[in-house]
Amino acid sequence: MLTIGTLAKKTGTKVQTIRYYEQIGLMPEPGRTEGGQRRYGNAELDRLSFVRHARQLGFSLDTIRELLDLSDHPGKSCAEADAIARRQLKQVEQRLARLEALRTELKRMVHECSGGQTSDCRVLEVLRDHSECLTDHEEIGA
Amino acid sequence: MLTIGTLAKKTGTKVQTIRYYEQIGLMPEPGRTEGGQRRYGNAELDRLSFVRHARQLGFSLDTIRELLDLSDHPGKSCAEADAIARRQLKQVEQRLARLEALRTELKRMVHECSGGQTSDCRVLEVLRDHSECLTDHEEIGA
DNA sequence: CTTGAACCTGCGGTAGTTAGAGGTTGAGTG
DNA sequence: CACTCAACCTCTAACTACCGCAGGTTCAAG
Repeated sequence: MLTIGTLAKKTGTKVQTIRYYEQIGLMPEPGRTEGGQRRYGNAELDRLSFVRHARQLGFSLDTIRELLDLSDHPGKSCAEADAIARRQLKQVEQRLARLEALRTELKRMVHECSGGQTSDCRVLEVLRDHSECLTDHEEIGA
Repeated sequence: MLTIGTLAKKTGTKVQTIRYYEQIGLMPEPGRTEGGQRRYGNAELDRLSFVRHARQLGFSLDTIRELLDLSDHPGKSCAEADAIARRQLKQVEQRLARLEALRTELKRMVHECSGGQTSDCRVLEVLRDHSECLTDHEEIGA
């Protein structure tokens, strides 16, 4: 039987976060001692490990709920879990593309800084200047 | 003289967001009409463009506040602005590395899903299994 | 002068935690 | 068996960076 603190240490979770997961129904209500303290078993340890691992992969708590639901019903088709993973992969790839663009622009900013006064500073200028960076809301020619 | 709605459109910002920026002191209190509606000039348009552009580059509002402070005092050294940009670049590169690792793992998950039952589903298994993925809180050999 | 789109304030909510106040429990030591 | 005190308990509020709604007012066009 594990205390909440032990469970927290084993999974790299804060104690408060575990209680939060319980509150939103992601973790089950565990057994309690006579004094009212939570006691966990291995099932809960596995479940929380799953949740944390999925969080590290960027899955939202809602998505994790779906995945847990799937693994609670082992007869169901795998296709759904696969679809969720694919969706997640797509999102990750989009974020990657965006971040790569940002890295390029930041590198340019850093390169162009010559160490002078802020009045000539390219870092600030680049941020002020929107023209090199047409964004969604701006129509070309408008 | 621009209304808040026009300013919003020109910068791709929600009206509420502009009011929020004003509330937290990132945007100045603008002039008002007799009836109490906000009216903006080009200075505010520039400032908001700066903010939005920096946000798109992943700068936090606090960091943007620093940058605005720097550009409000053009005598100061450029080094500070440069340092902020470098810090930001570092963070972006860390995020990129993390996301690339995630992509790899997600790709593996998707590849290994054979379309069977959830009981054999690799997607769920990979998420359950922590052993292939040593994390910070786990000491090696502990 | 009338219409109605755009404005106003203020409050509440979102995700995913984290922190703190103020009080109780329980395992280990003497 | 008493004592200690770290770890537990609940509840509330904060955090980031916004978004949305309700209920009421203003302003420019027709």
